Amino acid sequence: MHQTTIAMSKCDQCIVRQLSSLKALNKEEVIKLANSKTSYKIKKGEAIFEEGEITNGVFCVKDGIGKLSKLSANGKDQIVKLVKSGELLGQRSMISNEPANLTAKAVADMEVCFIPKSEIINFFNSNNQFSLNMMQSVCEDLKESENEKIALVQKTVKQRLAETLLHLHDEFGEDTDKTLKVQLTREELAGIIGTATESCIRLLSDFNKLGLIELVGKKIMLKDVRALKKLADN
Amino acid sequence: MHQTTIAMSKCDQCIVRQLSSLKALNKEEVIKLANSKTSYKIKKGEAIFEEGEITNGVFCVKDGIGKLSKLSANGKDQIVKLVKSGELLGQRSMISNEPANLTAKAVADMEVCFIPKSEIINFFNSNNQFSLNMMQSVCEDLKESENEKIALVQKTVKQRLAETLLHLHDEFGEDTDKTLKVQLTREELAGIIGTATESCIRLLSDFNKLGLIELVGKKIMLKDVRALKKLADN
DNA sequence: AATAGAACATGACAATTATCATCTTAATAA
DNA sequence: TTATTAAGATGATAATTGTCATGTTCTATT
Repeated sequence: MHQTTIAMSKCDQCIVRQLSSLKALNKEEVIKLANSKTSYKIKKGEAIFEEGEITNGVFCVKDGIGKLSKLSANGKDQIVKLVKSGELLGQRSMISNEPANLTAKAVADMEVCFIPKSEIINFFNSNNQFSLNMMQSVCEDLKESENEKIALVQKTVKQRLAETLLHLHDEFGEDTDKTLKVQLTREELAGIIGTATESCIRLLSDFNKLGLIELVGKKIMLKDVRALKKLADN
Repeated sequence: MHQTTIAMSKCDQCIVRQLSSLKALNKEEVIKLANSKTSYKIKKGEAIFEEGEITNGVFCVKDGIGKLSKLSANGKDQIVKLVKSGELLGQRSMISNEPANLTAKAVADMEVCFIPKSEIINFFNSNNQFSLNMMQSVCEDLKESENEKIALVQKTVKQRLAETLLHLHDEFGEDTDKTLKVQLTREELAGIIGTATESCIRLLSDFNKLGLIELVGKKIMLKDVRALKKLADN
């Protein structure tokens, strides 16, 4: 009994509960959630689930940053989406009743909770707002994916890099030293914009020389946001 | 009363009702649907809705073929998705409560029905299976979009053309003369695979010389499906 | 501190793809 | 039917991007 109360209060105050579809859950449902969830810690580089795996539930990202990606035949890892604290992972596969289409790995140490599918289905059936929230979340992903698809074709690698840097800045913010908070390797960054690692490095180097960014070791500081925006949009 | 019966039977037997999320509707709901829908005919080249428009409902594609696309700054039209008879259009914008992100135009003469948002919301609230169906349909779109995004980066234009031809063949079938049923201009085909029209034409010409396809006027006949598959996957 | 391995960086070059120009053929309107 | 325009086709060329090779700088581990 005491246990339940603690678990509930934990889920109740959790950032995922505040930001994701789960915000529609009522107190009673949150208690059920707290009792059925499992927590995990995932270290940088480790996988949460791999392409083809049957996940049978969703993962809540409590802390850290993850990437959803797909390995190509030539060994390159195309990153489809980054997820941060407050977001859900694996919704699509669960809803479609399919094995995961993408691999989820930690880009920075993560804390996640697993909610079994049966629980989610119960929420679907009993809570209309929850269904609607989740539907909207998938719709949001769809819109983003479509727009990125278009950008991938209509913009040059240079434009996409500028765009991605701005996006990372917007979404994840900056450290105290003004550099981007998400620390991706050049290879990962290349995997987001869809280019060769060397091309990515070269362009970063160009941006640096042009004063658009500053390279502080492996970290990246945006120096001229306005110019980056202009470059991305042009 | 007689009117209602006719309308109902029309919606009841409609292909959209059989293939889309609407299949979850019961008789009573189909009657309501039939009373609230409006039918349109759209000629090849005309728009159903344009990017930025508030649609306030979904369109059912009864007949014909449509394209969802976005115009780029340099005047090129990137095609995101083709829709055919039996599918719904504009679900995402409606669910997200946003203006259309893409423009929908007829590639071949179309017949569509418009279902107002209020009606869909009613179905959402009263029919759980309908919600689930629609969610799965959006999920399906998301998966496809993500996979296409990956293909766009990881495959060459040649591979993407082969893949797209096979896809068009699978999805739309062939005419009596064995050519592809969807008749797209070279420009539209280029807009799907995300390349310049000239590049698309050149590759079609190459495929023709290699015996992979045959160009019958403006129409395309697949001659060596196996080789096309190999090319697309390689 | 020494060493190994990963990540980063850059040059040289090749391959892919876009752009511009021109021409032919097909479709459409006067 | 003829004129006009759109669609298709192809060459020449330039720009973009990828690949391979090589070197440097980090980082972690012993």
